[in-house]
Amino acid sequence: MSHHTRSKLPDSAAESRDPRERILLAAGREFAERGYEAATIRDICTAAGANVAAVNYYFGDKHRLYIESVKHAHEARLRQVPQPEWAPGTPAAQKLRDFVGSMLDRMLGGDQPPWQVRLMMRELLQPTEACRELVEDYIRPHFGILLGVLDELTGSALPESEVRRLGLSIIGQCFLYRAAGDVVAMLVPGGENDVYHTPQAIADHVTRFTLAAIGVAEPFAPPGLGTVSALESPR
Amino acid sequence: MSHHTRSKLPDSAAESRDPRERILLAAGREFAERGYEAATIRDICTAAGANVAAVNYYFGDKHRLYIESVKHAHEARLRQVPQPEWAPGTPAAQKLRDFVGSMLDRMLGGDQPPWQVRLMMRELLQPTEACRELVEDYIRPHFGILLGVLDELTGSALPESEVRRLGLSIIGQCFLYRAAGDVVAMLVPGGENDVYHTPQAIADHVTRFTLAAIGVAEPFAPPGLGTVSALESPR
DNA sequence: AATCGATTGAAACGCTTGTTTGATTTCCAC
DNA sequence: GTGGAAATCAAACAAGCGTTTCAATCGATT
Repeated sequence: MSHHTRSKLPDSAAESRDPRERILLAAGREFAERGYEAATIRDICTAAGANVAAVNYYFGDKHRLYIESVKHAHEARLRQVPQPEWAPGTPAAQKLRDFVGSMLDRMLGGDQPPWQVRLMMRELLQPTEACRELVEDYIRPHFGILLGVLDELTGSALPESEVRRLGLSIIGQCFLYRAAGDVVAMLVPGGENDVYHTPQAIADHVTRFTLAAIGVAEPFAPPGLGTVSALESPR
Repeated sequence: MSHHTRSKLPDSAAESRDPRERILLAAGREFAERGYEAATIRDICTAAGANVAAVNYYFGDKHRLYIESVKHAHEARLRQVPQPEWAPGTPAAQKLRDFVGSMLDRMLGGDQPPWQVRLMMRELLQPTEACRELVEDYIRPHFGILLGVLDELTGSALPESEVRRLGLSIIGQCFLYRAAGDVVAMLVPGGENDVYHTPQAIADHVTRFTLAAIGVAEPFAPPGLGTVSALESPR
């Protein structure tokens, strides 16, 4: 019997038997897609195969459901995307490329854009209570790793505030493609977006751009233009 | 009499006598602050000193009011922030610094963060119908100017697709501070944000970072680390 | 002053929302 | 089995939403 009752449950591979979990999942998807205000409890419960009263029974109200769903998505995401680890002796430039690549994979989602990222992105862009926790548990550790790589890359010659700005420059470059991807696609001629703006291609560009700025890779433009002090000369 | 009726109108200096204009303004502010779903017609009309029926009278429904308010904010913003123009002979590096500086001033808003930018940002992050127009009239021309500067800066040696990626790298760096400014502030130690992340300081950093990557300014790290080909050598 | 379209106003409409109710079913220890 | 708590359900609740109505008012033209 337990065999039979189990076999009818995996409707959609990820669905849980626990209704609380099912609601949390459906809520995450709905909040990610439509935003807090536009997502309705009825839609969420329909998607979760639960009664509308279940939300109040398990979570109290809509707002607490939202907070819980953000945490839940964030924990699930943490579980499936482990922190990058490198064998000792790995060149710093390689670490940077790995870091940027995995960040972009996580953001743009390899095959399909994961709704968890969309949900977290909403929190970053318009923080609520769940944001601080998200930053401390998820963003800051990753950011710390990036700063470590950059410090290594620059031979620890830069003050921390400057290393931090370098890190933000890197994140910003990647962030644009995730947060404003539709606009980016509008700005490039049709078709080129698919070729030049894949996660790998972007990662290559961002890494090369950063390494060149730091000075451990060749600059983009052929040298010899002699405009190093151009900023000072007013004409 | 006309004197008396006029004198009571300038409640808030920017308020117009035209109710259509007043509603457009209040709607923009409300939509920018709360988002489309959370903003209510009643609040908008109260703020505009108009009746709720006025929205339907002038705009038909909420959705068309939103579209119109986005366009209105965008046009107002275009009027007060003219395209940068340079005297012939201005060094390209100077143009870049000017461009980045004015973009950041526009985004982060000099004295106070303008609600128009917030409204446009919402459109970029989650495009609706108003977005295409916004991109064509506002974003693309500015982007074109940036590409021109970059092309000049690199001596026209790079293919257009690569120049475009350089441009996106610059925009991305600035974009982060506007779109995820709250999170950035959380990531830096208290107080440092006010010092290191002013529009001017960011503009200086982004410009220096970009010029270094292109190769017309000194790189960040002192040379001599000998890691130019670090990517290839696994040690 | 009278007229008529344009504009404004207060009130209500129908609908959807989040939330609650109270009865019903399920589950499990005894 | 049986009792009793836990969980589920259909139904209804009050409140808020966008929208509509229609009478009152304004303002320019005749």
